[in-house]
Amino acid sequence: MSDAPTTMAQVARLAGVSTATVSHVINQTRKLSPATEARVRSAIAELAYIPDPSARSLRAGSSDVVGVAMPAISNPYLATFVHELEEALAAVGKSMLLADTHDDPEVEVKAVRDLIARRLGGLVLAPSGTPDYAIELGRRYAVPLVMIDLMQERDDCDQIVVESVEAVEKVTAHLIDKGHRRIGMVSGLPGIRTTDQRTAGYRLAHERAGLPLDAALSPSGRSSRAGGRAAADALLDLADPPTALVTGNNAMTIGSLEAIKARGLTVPGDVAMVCFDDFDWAELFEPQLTAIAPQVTLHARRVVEMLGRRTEDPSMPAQHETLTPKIMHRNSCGCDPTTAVPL
Amino acid sequence: MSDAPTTMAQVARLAGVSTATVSHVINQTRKLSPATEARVRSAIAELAYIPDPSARSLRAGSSDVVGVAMPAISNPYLATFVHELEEALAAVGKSMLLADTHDDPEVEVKAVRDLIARRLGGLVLAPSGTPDYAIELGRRYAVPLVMIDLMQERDDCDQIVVESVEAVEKVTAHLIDKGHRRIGMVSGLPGIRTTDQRTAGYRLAHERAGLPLDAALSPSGRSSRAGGRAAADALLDLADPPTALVTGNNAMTIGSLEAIKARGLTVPGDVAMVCFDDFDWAELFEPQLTAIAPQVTLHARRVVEMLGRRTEDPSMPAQHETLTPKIMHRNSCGCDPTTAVPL
DNA sequence: TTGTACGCGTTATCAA
DNA sequence: TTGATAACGCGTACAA
Repeated sequence: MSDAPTTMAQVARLAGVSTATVSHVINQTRKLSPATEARVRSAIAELAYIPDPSARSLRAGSSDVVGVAMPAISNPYLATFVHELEEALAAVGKSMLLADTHDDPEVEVKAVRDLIARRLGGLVLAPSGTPDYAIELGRRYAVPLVMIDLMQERDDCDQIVVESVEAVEKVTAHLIDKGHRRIGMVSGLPGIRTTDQRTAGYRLAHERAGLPLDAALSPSGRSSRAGGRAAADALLDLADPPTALVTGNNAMTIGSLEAIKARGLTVPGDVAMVCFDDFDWAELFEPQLTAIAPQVTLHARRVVEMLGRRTEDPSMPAQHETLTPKIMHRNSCGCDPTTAVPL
Repeated sequence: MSDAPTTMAQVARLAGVSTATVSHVINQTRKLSPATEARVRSAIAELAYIPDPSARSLRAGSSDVVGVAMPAISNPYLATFVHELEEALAAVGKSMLLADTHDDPEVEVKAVRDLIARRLGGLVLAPSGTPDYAIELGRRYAVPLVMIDLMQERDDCDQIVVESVEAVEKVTAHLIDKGHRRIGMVSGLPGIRTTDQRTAGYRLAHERAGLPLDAALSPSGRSSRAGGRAAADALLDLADPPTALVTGNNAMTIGSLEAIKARGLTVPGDVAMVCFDDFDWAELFEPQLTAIAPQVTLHARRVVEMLGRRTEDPSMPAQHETLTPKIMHRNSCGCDPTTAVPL
């Protein structure tokens, strides 16, 4: 019962051919007489032979596994993204090695080193801080690298990002239009790219409207539910609390709602809300969140395509793609979605 | 710049020792003079050497990567589980190779074959159908295997499952107690273990209450949002539609709500609801879903522990563990959570 | 049309 | 205290 795994040599022996022939049958890399090919195939079937990917990738210096390093899989948006990525990768015969960087640059470095050392067939990274080390390692190990959510003008890495500044500016301006003068921003730790982009949009809206910026109105914390809860708590405890909130990501949106609920306040009655990252169930529950919705499926597909192109031509110039998110105008901002205009 | 990856041989050369010595330094598997050890370490640092996992696992016949095959990562509950699993694995220095079986036994077979062929350090499987093939392959390749959501009396594989029959019975009985006589069950395709368990609980409650079972009241479909939508549509289109719904999983809950909303009906006013799988934001939105909540974090930890034990002692008898889910009594069943008793 | 034989980077066995 | 060297399973250049 407890046979060791079948090897190519065993298949070869059973089929009465050399291992080279077996290899060629498997990879369709040489014309063979139908007779031998048939013999080999039946031997493969009989022994339930499966090639050893370790040996393969040792030999080849790369593999069909794509590494994915994300700041937080628990974040519903990223979970969806990961799912879509898995699907898109599976469609081209690739597998996914998943690592969570916990939104921590140090953990990220470790994870990326680990992933790249595996001489993977690619790496998808949502970098927290400066990803120079990743770019260098990727080059060194010849691992195609695609950054998401980076949004930086650098010509030495492929990026596919979601436009954030304008989007956040737009929803913030909407709140201002509706008469809000003290708007809070619940966002992640500064220094992390996505956070900085979103905060920039928030500030931009204020500048354009000639509204003063109150530092107390944009506390920051970890991009987690707890972080969002804490930041929103701080905002609501202000002597002059905000009448509206902009949240920087999915997890923090939930945390903020928690803080609001805990005070017995309602949305949008007491506090209006607008958030980055959509929930796919958003229209089924009250309040229905007005949200900036990145196009996840598209994003994932583009990443896989990019990885493919980069793999084919490692020397092509770095590619940058920007995806424009949709804005889902619902009722948490205080509008009636049935009559409201698109933002 | 574009140096090839550093190999152990290069480190050995720079340090003026043999590869054997380098290997021993890395694995702490032999006492060496402090002097040589220091030389080796500095060579490793200077060349930024990282051992090649492919070579290692080729040599060792196993690796520190654990495969995870799930029916649908998009399912919020499983996404959380995957996340917790990643965390628990990372804590013991293991990585996660993720595959989505799309709730399809055929895809599952392919995925599991692929995963096991990699001579992984373990495999966590949520099987759709009969997992005999997986058990046999796992044994053959000496890959420790842990099944989740299987719930079957078989002594040839480790399982950690969430009790489902009693839990579903309980929430269904609650609906009956509240006066509902036509209760619909939205569940996955028959033949899939989790589905069958949950349907059994639904039936059991009816039997115990002496209520007749109407086959039209338990349509089934894919365990997806669309599947839930379709099944709920069918139920609500009935001449004598149900006044309450039990949903079999996370995704189908969302689909069912979609169907309800589309008809302008409300929960729990027009249709009461009770569902399997909790949402971590459930208390923040209306309706607040009364839900059966598996203890995800605990589940994930137990799986990793089990994997560890099995790895240490491959010959120990198969282990079975059953986790009891919590029932979160909220308002979608028609109760007032502030005064309601625990179920 | 097919086979031989080497090497990918490690680790473990043996020897020094 | 350390080194040579033979595997691990596969793909491919070279030969036949």
